[in-house]
Amino acid sequence: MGIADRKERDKEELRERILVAAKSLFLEKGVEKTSIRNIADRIEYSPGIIYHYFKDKNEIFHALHQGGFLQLMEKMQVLASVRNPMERLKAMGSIYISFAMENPDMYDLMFIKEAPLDHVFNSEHDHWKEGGGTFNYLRMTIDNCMEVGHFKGHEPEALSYMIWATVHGLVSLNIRKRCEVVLPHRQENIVADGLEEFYKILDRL
Amino acid sequence: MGIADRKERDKEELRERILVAAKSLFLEKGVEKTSIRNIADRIEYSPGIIYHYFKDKNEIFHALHQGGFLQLMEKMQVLASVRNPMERLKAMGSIYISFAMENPDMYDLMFIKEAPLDHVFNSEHDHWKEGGGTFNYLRMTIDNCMEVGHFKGHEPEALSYMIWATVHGLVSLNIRKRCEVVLPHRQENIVADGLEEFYKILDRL
DNA sequence: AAATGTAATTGAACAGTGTTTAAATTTCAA
DNA sequence: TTGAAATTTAAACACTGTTCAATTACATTT
Repeated sequence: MGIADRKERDKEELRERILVAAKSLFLEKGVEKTSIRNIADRIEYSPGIIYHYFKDKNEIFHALHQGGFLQLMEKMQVLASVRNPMERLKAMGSIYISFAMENPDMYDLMFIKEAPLDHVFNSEHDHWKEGGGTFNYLRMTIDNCMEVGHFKGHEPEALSYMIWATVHGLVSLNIRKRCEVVLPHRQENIVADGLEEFYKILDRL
Repeated sequence: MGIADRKERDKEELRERILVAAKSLFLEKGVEKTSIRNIADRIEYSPGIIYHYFKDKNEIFHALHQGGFLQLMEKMQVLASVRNPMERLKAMGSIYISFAMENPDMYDLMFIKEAPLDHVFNSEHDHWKEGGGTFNYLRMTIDNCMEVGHFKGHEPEALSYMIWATVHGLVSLNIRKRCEVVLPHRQENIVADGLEEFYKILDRL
């Protein structure tokens, strides 16, 4: 059955080539401004071929979207070695933010863009599996913090959401260029500075 | 000069009609999916006419964008009557969030969408005038809070950004449907609940 | 009232888009 | 070598933002 196998691999390889081309184009010029023809040009095939590998443009987006979460989860691995739960929580915030700042377009795809997410969520009623994993890890870390006496009087689910919202807010305002309202000489480091203010607060809870 | 005046008014009226049509279409189906032809259809003119009133589609977006900030600033007026700066800060957060939840598409246009913002910022080098106003008011409120002894050890500019990021994060994750990761029965009120957790924290600072 | 000049408006055209589909080509087992 | 199956293509469809020459409408002047 070696031949069937090779054909399988060839098919898989072309699918991969489409994804690589789509990713670089999406990150280069944005999802909306990347056309199917652009992608086809880059892999030197005709536009039609793409529809044999993906239902539509959204499905390409979705595939890349999933890849982004794998990347983020991988970065999060180091957290296992941080014993103190409060330190772990802060390290998690730093990893989240550095991922976002190092891969702003991918972050955009994962957490800000709206375009094809009906597809992501509604399909398979699996409640946005990729995002759920990281959120649950945050939630567990908050639980651990509470077990050792932090966050007294707080409600863990809503608190987790609030903390996520804070780090997301810090990076997403920056990515979408709403930082121009802060003093010009503070703009360059405003995300890190804002995170530091947040840590000052966490240290008191 | 009555005739020239009337023509002036007519011109202004058609401009307004374009904006009204564009706004309802943008909020109905999104900016990207609204075409110039859609707008022209709704006002019963030919597509070309729109380019006599606006340079391009971005300029229409920009005009609506400005309108949104007027709306928000108007809602903020009541804050003048809140004497206690810490209460004023919290009231500001509540107004911000209720504005966002009541006008999610307008909020999207103002703070989340990226599309035509190069235009908004780069033109006139005026540092995003509309957004700057509300941020400065937040910044002033933080200063007032510090004057009466709150936020000791904090840096006001970065703290203001962090607080804005938190409320923005709360609403923008919700608007872009990233809330499906929280427990299903908590989803409906997660923005309000998250805000409450934030207030619990502010009360201790 | 008729002619003129100007501003408003149109509709066709251009170059692009996502997607579908019939046809052509290639591949490969029998 | 043949014939069927899989792969790939090119053309078409209906859309997009934008431009622009031509037309229409109309206030002003003669």
